[in-house]
Order: sequence, then C-alpha cells, then structure tokens
Amino acid sequence: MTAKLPTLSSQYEAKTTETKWQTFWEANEVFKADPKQAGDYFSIVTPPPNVTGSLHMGHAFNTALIDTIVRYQRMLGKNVLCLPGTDHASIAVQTIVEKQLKAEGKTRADLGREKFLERTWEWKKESGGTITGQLRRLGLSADWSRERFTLDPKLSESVLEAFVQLHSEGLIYRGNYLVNWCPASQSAVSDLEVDNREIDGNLWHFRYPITGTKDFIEVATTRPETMLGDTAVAVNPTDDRYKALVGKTVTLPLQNREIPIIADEYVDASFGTGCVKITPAHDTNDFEMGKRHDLPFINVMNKDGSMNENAGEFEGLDRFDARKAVVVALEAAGNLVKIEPYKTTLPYSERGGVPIEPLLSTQWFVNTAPLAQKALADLDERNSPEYVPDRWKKVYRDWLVNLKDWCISRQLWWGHQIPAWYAVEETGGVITDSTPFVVAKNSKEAAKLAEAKFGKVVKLEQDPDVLDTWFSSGLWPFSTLGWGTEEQSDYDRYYPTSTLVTGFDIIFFWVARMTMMGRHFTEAMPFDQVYIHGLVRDENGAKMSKSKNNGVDPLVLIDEYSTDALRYTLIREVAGAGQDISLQLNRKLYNQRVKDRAAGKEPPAPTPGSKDNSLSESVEASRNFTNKLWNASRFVLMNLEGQTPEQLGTPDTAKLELCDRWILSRYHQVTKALRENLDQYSLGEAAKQLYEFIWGDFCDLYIELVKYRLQGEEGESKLVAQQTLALVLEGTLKLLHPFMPHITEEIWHTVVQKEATGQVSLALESYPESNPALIDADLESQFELLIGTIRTIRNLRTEAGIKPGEKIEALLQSENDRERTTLESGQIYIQNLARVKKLSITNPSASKPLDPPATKPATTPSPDLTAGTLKDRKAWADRTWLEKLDLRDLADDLLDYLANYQKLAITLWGITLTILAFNVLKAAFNGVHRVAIVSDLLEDIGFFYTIFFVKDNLLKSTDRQRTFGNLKKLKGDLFGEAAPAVEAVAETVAAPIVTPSPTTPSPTHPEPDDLRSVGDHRQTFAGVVGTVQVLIPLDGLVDITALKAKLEKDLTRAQNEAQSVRGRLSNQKFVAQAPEEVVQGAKNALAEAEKQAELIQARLSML
RNA sequence: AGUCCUGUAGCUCAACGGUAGAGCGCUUCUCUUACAAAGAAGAUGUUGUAGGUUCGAUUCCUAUCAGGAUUACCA
Repeated sequence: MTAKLPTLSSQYEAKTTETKWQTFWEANEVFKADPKQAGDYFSIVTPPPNVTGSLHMGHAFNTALIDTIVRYQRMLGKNVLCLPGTDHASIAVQTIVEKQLKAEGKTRADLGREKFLERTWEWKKESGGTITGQLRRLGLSADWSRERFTLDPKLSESVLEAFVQLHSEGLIYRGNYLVNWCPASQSAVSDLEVDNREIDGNLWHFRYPITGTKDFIEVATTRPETMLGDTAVAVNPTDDRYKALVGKTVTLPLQNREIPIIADEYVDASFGTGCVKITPAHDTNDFEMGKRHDLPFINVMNKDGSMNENAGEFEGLDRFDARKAVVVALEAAGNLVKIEPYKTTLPYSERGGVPIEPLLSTQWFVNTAPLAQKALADLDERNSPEYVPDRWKKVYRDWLVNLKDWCISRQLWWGHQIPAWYAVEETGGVITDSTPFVVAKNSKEAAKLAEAKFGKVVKLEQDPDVLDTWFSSGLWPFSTLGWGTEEQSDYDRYYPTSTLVTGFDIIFFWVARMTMMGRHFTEAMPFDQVYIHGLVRDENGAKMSKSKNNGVDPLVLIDEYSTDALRYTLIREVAGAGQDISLQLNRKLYNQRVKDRAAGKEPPAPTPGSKDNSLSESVEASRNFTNKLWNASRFVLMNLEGQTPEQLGTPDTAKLELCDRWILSRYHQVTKALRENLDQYSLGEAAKQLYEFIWGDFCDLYIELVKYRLQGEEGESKLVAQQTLALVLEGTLKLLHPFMPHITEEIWHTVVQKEATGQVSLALESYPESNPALIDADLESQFELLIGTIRTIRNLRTEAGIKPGEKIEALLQSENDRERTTLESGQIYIQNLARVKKLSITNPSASKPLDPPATKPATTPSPDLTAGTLKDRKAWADRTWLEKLDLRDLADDLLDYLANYQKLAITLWGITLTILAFNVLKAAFNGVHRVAIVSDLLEDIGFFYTIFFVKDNLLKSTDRQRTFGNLKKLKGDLFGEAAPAVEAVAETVAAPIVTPSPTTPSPTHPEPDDLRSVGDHRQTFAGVVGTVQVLIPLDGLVDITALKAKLEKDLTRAQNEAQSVRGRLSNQKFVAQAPEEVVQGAKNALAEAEKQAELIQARLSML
C-alpha cells in the first residue's frame, strides 16, 4: 500500500485523462492481437472510412458501437482482433484532388498519371491521418499495428488475385453496355453513387408520322433530346388500337429515319397513349428491348454530356441545350403535341452533382448471378450470415435475388488499375472496344501470356481505368488478413470474422459484395453476424447530409463534453431494430463552436445554471453521468482508508447487512441483464440499465444507506460496508468500461492502486459474472417497501412544509406482520434517509396501546438516536438515570438503539447488560400497571451506553442479529405485542426470507380510536404505502388545507385503482379464464387499494 | 406504385396479451462535509384514428391517416 491515500481530484479532467489513456493503450499495445493466444477468437474488421477528409457523426456512432462490442468481447476473455483501416475511395478522392488542381488552373492531364497519383498520395497521407486520429480519439480499441489501407501492396495483391481468378472463371467480362455515366466526372459510377431526387419536370408529347400515311403515332418523353437516337416505337402486342400498325414504320422527325413499330410486352397500354419511343442507347429499359428486337443502338451523346455527330444539326450542344433546341425544332415542324408538367425522379451523380446519363460504353463487368447464388444458398440453408436485427435479412435477400451485373471499371486514375493488357497494335495502336487483351497480375506475366496467345512478342498497354472501389471493399474482410499472400497467419486464425457492424444504407453495396466475394474466394461467409444500425439524425430529425449542411463534427462534442459522454449518448439512444437515433443539438451554439475551433479557441468552461447554454442536452446528460460516477468513486475512495478491494477482501456473506445484501443482489441482477443484453446487441438497453443502477441504486440509495456505518466506529459493520462498496464499485467500473473506457480506466487504477502497464489495464480485466446465489428478488421487493416508506415520509415532510434539515418523528402502523418485519429490519435506513429521529413501528390492531405512542412535544429535544455522531451520544450519555419512565417506549428505544448501533452491541458485555436491563424493566413492569406518559426517557439508556462504550471492542464475533431477535422476543413477552418469532427476526436481518406482500390484510379493521390516538395529542400528517400507514406528528400549526388536499388526492387515487380492479374482478369471464396468478394479483391489488382508501378515509374524517 | 419501419408524457425512448414507465425538460424547496454538472418532492398520457380477435389490446389482425426508409420507375 502506498503511503499516501489514493484520491481522485475534485474535478474530472476529461480531456487530459482521455488523451492519457489513448496514448497509453496504443504505446503499450494493449489491443495488439496475438494469433498464438489460445481460446475462442472474436474478430472485427472495421468498415474503412473514406480518406476524404474527416469523420462525421455516423462514423462516431459506428465506432462507438464497434468498440463497445469489441471491448466487451475482450473482457469475456476472447482472443480479440479489431482491425482498423481506411478506404481509398477512388472517385471521391480524385474529385477532391482535381478540385485542388482546378484552383491552381491545372487539370490532371496537365500533370500526367504519375504526377497526379503522387499528389493524391500526398493528400491521402494527410487525410488518412486525420481519420485515424479521429478514430483514436473515439477510443477505438483497435490493433493499430494491423492498420490497413485498400491500396496497400498486400491488399492490392488480393485485388489482382481476385480479378484474375474471376476473369479466368469467366465471371469478369468486358462488354458494351449502358452504365450510370457521370458527365461531370466523366466516369461510370456505381448505383451507390447515385442519388435519386424527385424533381418537377415535363412530359413532352410528340407525334411521329406513320410512313406512307397521313396518320401519326403519339409518344411522350421526359428527355426530348434522346429522340434523336430513337430506333423504334413500341406498342403492347395485345393493344387493339395499334395491332395493325405493328410491322409498319414511322419517320423519325428531325432525323428523317425510318424506324419500325414493334410489339413488346413491356409496354403498358394503359399509360399515356400506349406508344413508347425506344432509344436503346440511352435508356435501360429500351436497351433491353433493343436487344430483344435486334434494334440498332445509336448513341447521340459524347462522354462530356454534349451531343455527338449522330445528333445531326444538334452536334456539340450540351444535353440540356439540345433538349430545348429539339423541342423548338419539333414544334416548328408541327410535331409537338403538348407539354405537361410531370413529377419524376432523376438519378443524380453524388460526386458531380449533375443528372446521371445512361450511356452505352465498353466497360468491365462482374457476372454476379453465380456469386449471388452461393451467398443466397448460405442464407437460405444456414441463415448465414445472421442479421441483427433479423428484418434486414429480407432486404439483403431481395438484393441477392434481383441483382444485375456489376460494372467495375471507372474512368479514373486513383485506385486499382485494371490488370488487363491490350495488344494495341491489333487495333491501330489504340485501345478500342475490340482490341484483344490478356489479363494477368503484372506486365511480365501479361507479356508471357500475350506471347503465347499471339505467337510473338506484342506491344502491350494496360487498361487505363481503375476498379470500382467496392471491388476492393468486397475483399476487405480477408484481404486485410493476408488472404492470397505469403503471410496468412491472421487469416488462418481470425477468419471468418465474427461480426460486421455497419449501417443499413450499405447492405447492398458493401455487405452483399463481401458475402459474394467472400463466399466465392474463401468458401466461407466472411462474418458470422451482421449487426445493422441506423443513422444519426440531426436536431430536427432530418438525415444528416452534405447537401443539407446539417452534419455534426463529433470532435466538437468531444471537446465540449468528452469522448465517453459522446459515446455513451450515442449508444444509450440505440433502440431496438436498427432504428435511427437522434442527436440533440443547439445549432447556433454549434456553429459558434465550429468557428471557434477553426480559430483555435477552446470551448468555454461550462457555466452552471444558465439556460440555453447547452450545446447538446443529451450529451450533457451523459457528461453529468460521468461526473456522478467520478464523485461517487471519490466518496468510496475516501472511505476505503487507502485499502484496495483486494486488500479489503470479499465480505463474509453471513455478515452482510440488509442493504449490503440488497445492493449485491441488484449488482448481480444488473450484471446478468447486462451480459444478456450485450450478447444480443441490445446496447442501448444495457447502457440504460447501468445508468439506473449506478445513479439510482448505488449513488442515491446504497451510498446514503451506508454513510452512517462508514462514519461510525471501526468494526465489522464498517468493514463489511467498505468491502461491499469496493466490490460493487470495482465491478461496476468493469461493467461500464466498454461504454465509457476512459473514465473507468482512470478510476479503476486509482481504486486498485495498480500502475498501468501493457498487461495491467481495465480493458484486459474480466467482465463481471453474475452470481445467482446473491440475487434475491424477495429482498429486492422488501426494499421496495422501505424505499416507498422513505419516499412517503419525505413526501409528507414536503407537504407539511418541514425544513429538509429538520429531524422528525414518525409512526408506521401496519397490521401486516411481514410489512412490519420489513420495516423493522430497515428501520435505520428509514431514519437516515427520511431524517427521522424517532421511528415507531406498531401493529394498530394487535393490542390496545397502553398509551398513545407519540407524546406531547418534548420540552427538551430528544437525543438523536440515528445520527450516530459522538456528540449526540455524549449528550445522550449525559442524561441522568431515571427521570421518568415509559417502560414500553423504553424497551422500544432500547431495541432501536441496538438496531442502530449493532456494532456497539456486539460485545458480549453489551448484550448481557441489555438483557439485564430488560430483566430490570420486567421487574419494574410487573409492579406497575399504568405507565406514565413520558417522552424523554432515554437517560437510562445513557447509563447502559456508557458501559457499552467502555467495552466496545472487546469481542468481535457474536451473532448480534440473533441476539437482537431474542431481545425483541423478550420485549414481546414483556408487552404482549405480536413481536415476530425469534427465528423470523433473526432471518429477517441476516437473510430475509419474508415474502413481500401480496398483502393479505387482516379482516379486522383498525378502530378509529387507534387512528385517533396520535391525532388526539398532536396534529398528524398521514400517508399510505402498501398497507402501511405513515404518520408524522407535528408541533405547532398545521396546514389543514394542505393535509386535506394531500389525503384527498391519495384517496382518489386509491379509489380509482380499487374501482378499476373491482370492475375487472366482477367480470365472471375474467375470473374464470384468466390465469390464476393474474386473478390473485388483481385480488391482492384490490385488497390493498381498498385498505388504503379505508385508512385515508378514516384519517380524513378526523380532520 | 411495391416493400419495410415508425406513430406512447413537451422532447428522446421503454413496457413475454395482464391495465403504461425512464431520462431530459418543466414546477417547488434545499449550496446537508462525494457530487448545485447535485439532492428532495411534484405535475404531465382517450398509447395516431376506426373496427376486429380476446375475459383483457400499447402489444395480435384489418382498414385508414401521418412521418420515414428503400426499390422500381410509365416512356
């Protein structure tokens, strides 16, 4: 043990602490995976963020979820690999760099491919560093030694391997098809890079003259300029209106081209005129039809979106100018019928920000059907991968079924260059659609292959295009582990990976590609489970997006509130089925913070109490939670007197006091629930449970309940409290660690007093296990009554306007033995937490009270039985022996005293003397039939107390509970009260087995006299909890109106409850058909409600 | 248009078919020696609407309204 006591500073410094642990974890390689380590493994490859700039809130959310899962699995003792990395994001990154060049007045062509790539790598270095730095600040417990980038040599090798293999299997081909063409970036783009927007457009109606007649056929289009490439007009074969025309031709206006009228099922006769113009080179549906009917494909557009030579007089016009020009020309020619406004959704290029053009071009494609079939079989036959939540499985499945071939070539430079080499001499020195080629991993192999193929050495040129980024992303789960390279130890150990954590928005584009590729290349699903989460929505519930400019930088919130607070907020929000989560934010303040950050200013220190000053209320609440944990830990540390949980040891079960047993029961209950929730990815639920346990149970109740023991004398009771506090705190830190890794690590090291090393870290501790033997549901519900009683007394205090600091008297009356036993065993708790100096617990119907239990206002204040300060006890001891006697109360108080100061009473001497005292009392009692009404009776206790005090620490191990019980029995004998049997009491205290009420009230109702007995002497405030009547006698004036109002409110509530339950019970079918326990529960509830109403009614009638 | 998800307190969300809870916010009181970034007490609901099944529906079914996601877009 160190010389100075371990403490926590009064203020938690989140920023320095978090940086400290992030640095520590990484420097000590705490999270480095070791394939050689035995045991089950748990591996996650993180979804690689694009190296385009910085992380947004969605990344923070994803990372928080991943890390919580990963840390939990690590604490379960698994061999964990969490592999981080980034994605090269061809088109996004190239767009950024080209923009930079443009600002300098240059183009990529000016630089040339090599120089351009150099420059892009430079950019990647900076941006990639920003990204991984942010992941580190989020506390991601990744193995940074295994960080990967999709363009790493080894990953690129995997890409080559995959491409060559797929090509050799005939699953990759080169062909002329329609692709999503982005004229702005002049590249094909994937469906994912397309953003469908609904826009207000027009529907233009044209008429095409039927060749050889004066008739016309009317067609409509949203893109008039495409008519220049029309090669047919189609009608439905069953459409009687046009049947006769099929086989004839129309003359295409402006182009004067004869095009056929064809019949095709695709045409919907009921829409518009039932005639469709067919442009196979510019529309996907038309493309299919063109193939079916063997139509010519006339491309009228250039790659930059301008019209080409096939557009005739419109050549050179931009597509939108051409649109206008075509309409004008058609109108002039009398072919325009009408223009009607029309809502349509247009695909926009996410990158270029312009409408996508379906364009016919020669590209590389993956034949996905055979790949998808394997993945589909795994899903249908083995439910692999398993989706959490399950409903996303359907979305995934639909995609696999409806899949189209995948265009994988991009007309870009940044990325994996397609490993195809063209024998350009065959086609005049340039690559054309028909240039022969070979596919190989490198130019050397390509040369060899080409030589074999052509029988001579030929000049080869590599395809200038690069692969779709998703191609390499599809390999990510195994390419990162060394698949297809020399070093496969990680692959052998950690593949297939355990869980993929990602957003639902990329199930198709990424998840499905990984499963197809993984299944094909590794014969295994790349992950066992897929955990799908939602998006982070902004303060108005809107999706965050660049175009709306409503994104939120997680670092701004981290600077303001800490990483732990942000992580916890995000996770706590997680509802069930992959729902979106929302983030509360003061946008105005946020914008200010962003500005400040840019200017290098720190966020201002929080000013408590001021409203409208919260950047994010929800994150602030989490920050307050960290603060709560910090302060509670401070308190515990202050009271452990320098001892670690290990040094203190586990508390002896037999010596646990009621609240110790309760908090341990709660702790094990929560541990159990937490493990279950974490196992099934109910992270939000888990986070909330911990919050409630830490704040509600541990801080607000347990700590308050044990304070008097900690502040009291050294001894067993104090030791057990310390042991329990230490045990629960350390366990709780472990439970919370996956959610809030930094603060828990900091507190833990202080608590256990262990220097942090690569082997000693909370992150490497075992996750707590639940001990079912310590879970006691009965005990917990008994506690409910105690807490309810405390709350009722506090409520009465408030209603009566009693000052918070003032100590009061209270009387608890219940006819229910179990209730009374519970109240008695928790008496000290009620006294401490409800600030009651004198508490009586009686059975109003058992025997006529000899005298009113509460007496007239004491002229000299009663010594405080509860506070337990030395001062009080001194004052108490100073009393003189035998001023006046109320023997019954004396006995009560003697027992109170023992209950409160059990640790003092443990000496044999003390007990002996107490028993002696009882015998003295007995003797006295026998001689006195009527006992004086005196409230100040405790002088005599002072006498005993002095003796106890002297002998205080002589003996340690006595079954004080049993003795206490015996004393109670003795008291019962003396006064004829229905004191619980000795055994019952002993067990109540040491191991409560008392079943909580379903209260079965006794048939005898309290006499009004009973109730009045208190009120006769003083004004009394009253409330009811369970069937316990809580009475607070008051001195001075009482606000009768307030009291009445309160009682009436209670009465209404009780009557309503009774009424409702009565209604249910009077339904014969309910009684007959509902399960026994439900009916019984209703009966109990009715009895309790009726009892409550009765008690309140009686009390009310006395006013 | 199809499919899916969601409608519960002012906000964000809970509630094996058993009669609705929590956090934040709000109101009142309190700076009590872990914590005012706190503590104590309190108020707040035709569970979107209408039917149905059931002894009993926030929960299951049908219809409907509203919001969202997604796929496909009819030219």
